[in-house]
Amino acid sequence: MAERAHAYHHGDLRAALVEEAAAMISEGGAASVTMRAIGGRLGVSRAAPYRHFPDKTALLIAVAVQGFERLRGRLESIAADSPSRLDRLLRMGEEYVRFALEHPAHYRLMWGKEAIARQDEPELREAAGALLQHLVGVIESHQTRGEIGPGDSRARAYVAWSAVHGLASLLIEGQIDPKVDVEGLIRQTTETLLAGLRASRPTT
Amino acid sequence: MAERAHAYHHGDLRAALVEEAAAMISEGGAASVTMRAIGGRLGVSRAAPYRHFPDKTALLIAVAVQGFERLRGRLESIAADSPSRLDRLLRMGEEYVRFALEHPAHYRLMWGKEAIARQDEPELREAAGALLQHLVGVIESHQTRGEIGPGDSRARAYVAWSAVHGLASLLIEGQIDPKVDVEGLIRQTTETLLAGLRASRPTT
DNA sequence: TGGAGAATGTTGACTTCGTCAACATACAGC
DNA sequence: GCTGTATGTTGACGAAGTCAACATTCTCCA
Repeated sequence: MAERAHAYHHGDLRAALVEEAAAMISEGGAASVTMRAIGGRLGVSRAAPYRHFPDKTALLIAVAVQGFERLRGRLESIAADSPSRLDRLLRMGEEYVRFALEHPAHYRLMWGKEAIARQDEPELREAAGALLQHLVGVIESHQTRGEIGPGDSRARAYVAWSAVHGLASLLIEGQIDPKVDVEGLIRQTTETLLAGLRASRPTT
Repeated sequence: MAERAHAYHHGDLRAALVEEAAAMISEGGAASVTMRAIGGRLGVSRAAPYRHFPDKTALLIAVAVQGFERLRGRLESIAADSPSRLDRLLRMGEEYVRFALEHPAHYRLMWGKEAIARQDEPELREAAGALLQHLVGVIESHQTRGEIGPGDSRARAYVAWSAVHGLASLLIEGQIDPKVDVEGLIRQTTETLLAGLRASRPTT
């Protein structure tokens, strides 16, 4: 039984807690996640999670970090699969929004300083930073090819991120009329963004 | 004393509750708003708010609605002040982000289904809808002048809203490197958006 | 190999908070 | 002035986060 690094009473309860919390968030929203309920689901007591996380916030942060990592994973595989042409930026944008639509409560938590309420968790900062870095890299590669105008690549990445995050947020918060063609709106958003980026103002 | 419609014990406690809640949110975040604390600040008991709001969520919704109304007010005066040229869209975008930066906790609450947790409050929907409608009107006026390509004006409004909301969200959640020139980033975002809108793809 | 000490989990209790019910009081209008 | 309603207060309850004391199980070395 030397397989798992820590196979004490439960067997990697820490990882199970993150998984279970993520599942509960998906099922019943962040409000349904209580330390007591999460323990109950895993067959441990209410205080057991405190052996692995200092408090509930720390657990939620771990869930949020996991979300950023999964999202980045999806974007990276899109970037790798797609031909290295400009349209992979469109695909990445669409995939980003799709992720948010598939996991609305989880995505919300990733951004929910409200629920998380902790000044600048380094782990979270890092996970989101890695996502941004990937985007910066893709943008730079297109700048090299001259498909996107030159200039501060990070600033352009922020602009792109704003567009897709904003749309994702509007969608999952129910601000978009349900009668609207969502797929079309996603495409229009990414295309508008790309058109703007190509215009390549040398501003800033 | 026939001035106020309801000047009973306190004198329009309802309005005072909304004001005080908004102030507390600005000062200490939404987490600092408790029914007990809010009552204490106003010199009433913890249960007094329940004579005016069925529960805490209803009070928070009122605060969020007030936020949307104030934001819309600011955008409308920009639209009115600015020359009816295309650049008023830029100014509106900048004003939008500025509002969020000035009242981060309040803005967060306006979007926080997490904190609000109530399926489709009609009041909130309506307040946000009025904001959108104003934006749609401005966009249509520019389409009439041919400054923005024709097509579904509401879809274009969603795209514009996504861009500014996304940037505001990134900024207030601390996802933007503090070393970045914020004003420049705001301008670049609105300009990129406008450039994209002018490209006027007849898509969708 | 057997026990010491750390890692992990449990139980009881405390505190804060939202909320309701029962009670108290002030206002409007007849 | 009296009645009823609008408004506000107090006491209490349950849910939830969290800590301390205790219990159990694992690791590892003498």
